[in-house]
Order: sequence, then structure tokens, then C-alpha cells
Amino acid sequence: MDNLEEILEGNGFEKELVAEIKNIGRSKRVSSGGVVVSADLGSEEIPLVLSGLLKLLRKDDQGNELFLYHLQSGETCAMSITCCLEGKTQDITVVAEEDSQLWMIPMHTVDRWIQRYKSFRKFVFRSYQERFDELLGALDGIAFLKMDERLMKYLLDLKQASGSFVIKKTHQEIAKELNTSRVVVSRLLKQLERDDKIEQHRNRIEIL
DNA sequence: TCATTAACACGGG
DNA sequence: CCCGTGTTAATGA
Repeated sequence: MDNLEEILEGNGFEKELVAEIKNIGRSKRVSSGGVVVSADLGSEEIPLVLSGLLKLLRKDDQGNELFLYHLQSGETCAMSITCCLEGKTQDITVVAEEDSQLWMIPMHTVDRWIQRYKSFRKFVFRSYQERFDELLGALDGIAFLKMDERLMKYLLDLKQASGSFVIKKTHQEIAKELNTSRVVVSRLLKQLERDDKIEQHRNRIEIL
């Protein structure tokens, strides 16, 4: 809540706009693993991250997943914006990577604010560009990196985003997000351990 | 060559 | 015991 003020002012929003956002938005807490946005949920709101960490996953109709990027404090999900503006449902799901505090903003007011406030328009465009860059990074990983490099990139991204050297995930969960098999993840993690890049415990990976 | 699938043993919580 | 992990063998791209 206190964080909200900080984030809004950090974006150089007009006083009037800050007041509107505080009035119209609503606070939402989501615990780790909780779904924030999904195609079948048909959300009418976009999430602004106040604290914690969200992850954006691409999903197909057969239950396959692919991790795309994280949303950190102060960031919002541009995919949700297009999704709602175009009135389309996309196969993208936003899930809490950690317990997170969000500020949910109704879509129709986002539309209005973009037209009315220059600062908000800039905020949305910048968010767009940042997401786009992250998307390109994810695409590069898939196109150009081998699985072991992708895995290391994934671990480092997680370390950077969470600010923790410890990753509490099973090999199976990692395999799903990278859209590969657990056998491969286990084998590559074992190799990373031999190379002293990581340390492994049950349900827990430490990055060195 | 490297990924996937299935199958199995080990052992920690 | 249950489930996460490590490994192997067979098969495929």
C-alpha cells in the first residue's frame, strides 16, 4: 500500500492521476503459485506489481508451458493491456512466483487514462518496450541457446528476479517451464553441480 | 548427436 | 511410505 504511492510518484504521474489510481484500483494479495491472469479467467483488470514477483507463461492447448519473463515491483503486464484493448483472449498466464502484493486496475479506466494523461501514456509505452525486450531475450534463448545454456540463463534470471541465490523448485517444475523433460534437467543440473556452478539439495538449488 | 519416454533404485522428509 | 532425484536403455529427430 505504502509502496503504491512510491511507485506512482516514481513514474512522474500527475497528482490527479495518482489520486484516480488510488481510488479506482484495488489491492490484491496473491500467494506463490496463485494465478493472476489466465485466458479462461477473462480478467478485466491489469496487475501492477507492488511487491513480490510474477512470472508470465505461454501456454498451448495441450498443457505445454513456456516461461517467458518475470514481472517485478513497479512493472505491469503489457500483454494484459493488448489482450483487453483488443478484446482477445490470449494463451498467456500470469502466475505468482513468490507471494506478491498487487494493485489491480480496471481495463476501461486504463484506456481512458492513456488518452487523458501524458505520463500514463509514457508509462504504458515504456512498459510495452520493456516487455518486448524481455520477449526478444526469451526468443533468443529458445532459438540460439542449447538446453544447458538455456537452463543456466533460466537459473540466473530467477536469481536476479528474486534476489536470492536459493531456488526452491523441483526438476519437474523447471522442465515444464522450459518445455523439456525432467531427465534432461536432472542431467544438466548434475553437470552444473560438477562444474561448481550450483549446489543441489532436495527441492532446492543454490547458485554459486 | 542429443532429446524423449519409460522404467527402476535410492533415500530423505 | 511418497515423491524427488539420478541413471539407463531404447527409440526418434
